[in-house]
Formats: sequence, C-alpha cells, structure tokens
Amino acid sequence: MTGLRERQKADREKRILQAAVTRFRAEGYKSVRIEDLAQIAEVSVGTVYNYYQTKGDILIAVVAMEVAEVLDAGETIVTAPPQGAENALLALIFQYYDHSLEYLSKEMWRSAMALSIEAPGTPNGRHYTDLDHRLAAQVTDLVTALQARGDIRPEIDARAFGEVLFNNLNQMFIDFVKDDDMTLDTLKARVAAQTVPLARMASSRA
Amino acid sequence: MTGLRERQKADREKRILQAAVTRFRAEGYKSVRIEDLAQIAEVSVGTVYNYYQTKGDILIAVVAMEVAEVLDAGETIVTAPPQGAENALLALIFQYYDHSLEYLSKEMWRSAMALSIEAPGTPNGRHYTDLDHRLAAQVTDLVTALQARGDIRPEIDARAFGEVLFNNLNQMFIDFVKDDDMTLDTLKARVAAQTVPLARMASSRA
DNA sequence: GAAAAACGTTGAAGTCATTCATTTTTGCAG
DNA sequence: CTGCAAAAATGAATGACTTCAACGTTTTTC
Repeated sequence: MTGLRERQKADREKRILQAAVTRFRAEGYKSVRIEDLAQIAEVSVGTVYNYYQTKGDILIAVVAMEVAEVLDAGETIVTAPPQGAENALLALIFQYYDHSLEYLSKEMWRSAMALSIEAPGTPNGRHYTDLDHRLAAQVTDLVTALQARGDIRPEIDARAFGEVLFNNLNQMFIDFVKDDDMTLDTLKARVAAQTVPLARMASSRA
Repeated sequence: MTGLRERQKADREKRILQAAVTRFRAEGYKSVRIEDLAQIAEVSVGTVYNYYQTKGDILIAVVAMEVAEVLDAGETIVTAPPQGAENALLALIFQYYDHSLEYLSKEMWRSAMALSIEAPGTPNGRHYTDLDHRLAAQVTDLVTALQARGDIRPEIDARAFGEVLFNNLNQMFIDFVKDDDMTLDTLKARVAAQTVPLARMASSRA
C-alpha cells in the first residue's frame, strides 16, 4: 500500500527533520541556513518549504517532540504524586526543567519562544502555544489531584492556583534560557523559593 | 553651545523616532521597512543605522518611553496604596494594563517581547529585560509597603511573593497580546481571579 | 505499454535587514 | 575666504528567508 511516492515523501521529511535536530543543536537555530539543511537532507531549498511552511516550523517540530516527552513524564507524577503539596509540585516542576535541555539548547528555546510570541496566528505559533496550554493544564491537574487527596485545601480554586504556578515556572524558565550562564540548579533553587511558600499557604495543615 | 551639527543630529534622531511611533502603530512593526522610516524622516537608510543599531532598537526605544510612563504611574500607587492587599495589588496591576496600549499596539508588544527573548545579549534585548526587572521590582516594593503597613503578613517573603505576582501578570499580559481578540477587561478579570486568592492568603486577617 | 494527469522538485528571483566604501557636510585654523 | 580634517550621510552590495513558474517523476487510465 505504501507507494514509492509516499515512501520517498516520508523519507525526505525525516531527513530534513533529522538534519534540523542535529544542526540546530550544534550550530544554533539562527546560524543554520535552510540551504544547509537542504544540502544535508539531499533535497533542494524549495523542497524544504514543501514540508515545512517556514524555518520556524522546523524548529517547532523539534520542540514539539521534546515537549511531548515532558508531558509524558509529567503524567507519571500526576498519576502518583509524592506525599505533600510541596513535594509533589516541586517534583513536577523539576522534572520539566530536567527534561528541558535534553534535545534543545537554550538558544533553540529562545527562538521557539520568540516565534510563538511574534507570530501567534501561524500554525507553528499556535502549535507552541497549545503545548504551553497542555503543560499548564497538567499543573492544574496535579493541583486537583492533590486537592482530591486532601493535600491542598478544598476551597482553593485549582484552576487559578495551577495557572499561577505554571505562569511562574514558565516565566522563570524564560529567564533561565535568556541567561546562558544560569545553571539548572540556580533555576530550581529560585523557583523552589517561590513555590514552596505558595504550596505551604495552600496546604491543608498550615 | 549647540552647534549646527549637534542640532541636526538631534533633529534627525527625533524625526526617525517620530516616524517609527506613527508607522509602527499604523502598519505594524513587521510591515514597516527601514526604507519607509528613512523616507519619512528624510534621511538615507544608512543614516537610520547611524542612530539605531538595528530595527529592533528603534522599537525598544518606543517601548522604553511607554514603560517609563507606566513605572511613573506605578510609583504613585506604591507611595500611597489603596486600603487592603487585594485592592492595592489590583490597582497597580490594572494601571499597568490600562497604560499598556496607549502608544503601543499588541503587535508592537509581541515584536518587542520576541526580540528580548531571542536576543537577550544585545543592547536592545538587555534594555527590555531591564525594564521588566524594574516593573517586577515595583511590584515587590508594593508588597513590602503593604507588609510594612500591616496589610500583608510579616513572615511572607516579599521578594518571592512579588516575583510570583509579577511573573503571573507578565505571562498573562503575554497571553493577552498574543490574542488580538482578547479585551483588556477579559485580561483584568482573569488576572483578578488569580491574584485575589493569593492576596487573601497573604493578607494579615484571613 | 503509452499517454495523460497528478504530484513533487527545483533553483533562480524577490524582499528586506544590515554593512561599508565612498562622498558630502560641517567645523575650524591660518 | 580657503583648505583641511573630522564627522556623518549615502545607497549599492550582501546575505538570508521565502515564493513561484518551469520541469521531472510517479501513478492512473485506456
């Protein structure tokens, strides 16, 4: 059933994406030219644009793979969160952070974030924003789970609280990727300093 | 003391900036070409680059004017905050938001934000980040003032709490400018829903 | 199996930010 | 007023993304 044409198509797309993953990390998203990717993937420049609408699209495709893994790993924690609001929330957040640089460099994150803000209406912009929303939803899910279990006070608005937590961890991550010198440990320490008091305030037994 | 050369220089810079303010709002930052600005300001393309390092520089100059006003207006609130943590915090936040679209369009905000994330090391990127930090500091200042006055519990870490509040209002503002259809009222309602519970939790009398 | 249709590929051309060698203007000394 | 040095303006050239009309290849039809 897989005609030659179809196979070749899948092949080309894979080669282009593979080239992007490798080169973007090694040389930086900005420095890599479409022509470079085309050459490595053994297609023409025009063909790259048949598979991806813009250069940014290629980056978002790479980011999406990473975030999918992060969401997956997060699901494990949401399903069986560690004891106590504080531990559970930090576990999820730290897992996000630990995963974040596995396939992407800080420069790639910066470019992807800039893209999603600059062009929110484009497919890639919307895609990235959607991934963001899913992460936010996961944090809210965890809050809800903790509430159901009695670790967080029932009168707290899980949605609002989850959003605040996510917005904070996200913004802190932006600060992190903006500063090439900041380490993951520094990021974690700062976010912990912000999150722990909130978690305590929201905890059932103050 | 103002030689001809100096006067002409100031004149040209003003003309370029004025052209930018007008055109960026009317046509969007992206759509306006340097050549357009040069034409309106009656200088050459090269000259524009004598006054501003990049196109982004020009945008940041415009943003800086706006944020300067916002900070100024904010100072008034920090100096004499309304009664109660909740009222005071929302007053500051809403003032930020109400000011935000006075000179800048959503598209301009998006471009400026994208710029600061994408190129954090450049002068304009640093400039924008600096403005952000000053806004965050102002929120923290307000928290401190409220604490000193007894509206917020003394054991709360003003720095951490202020940062969380700012990160949240900032991220929500990003969501706002990313969505051309979202109104200021919707933004305010959402942020209020997130901020009020936090303010209550932090308030001296629960 | 050949012709036609459908689908993809190609790379040259277009656009725009940015650079830089050259030219022009200004300030100043004699 | 003239000539010169410093400062600034100029716009053609460069480099990168993106588009598109022409060409090739696969699939379908008869």
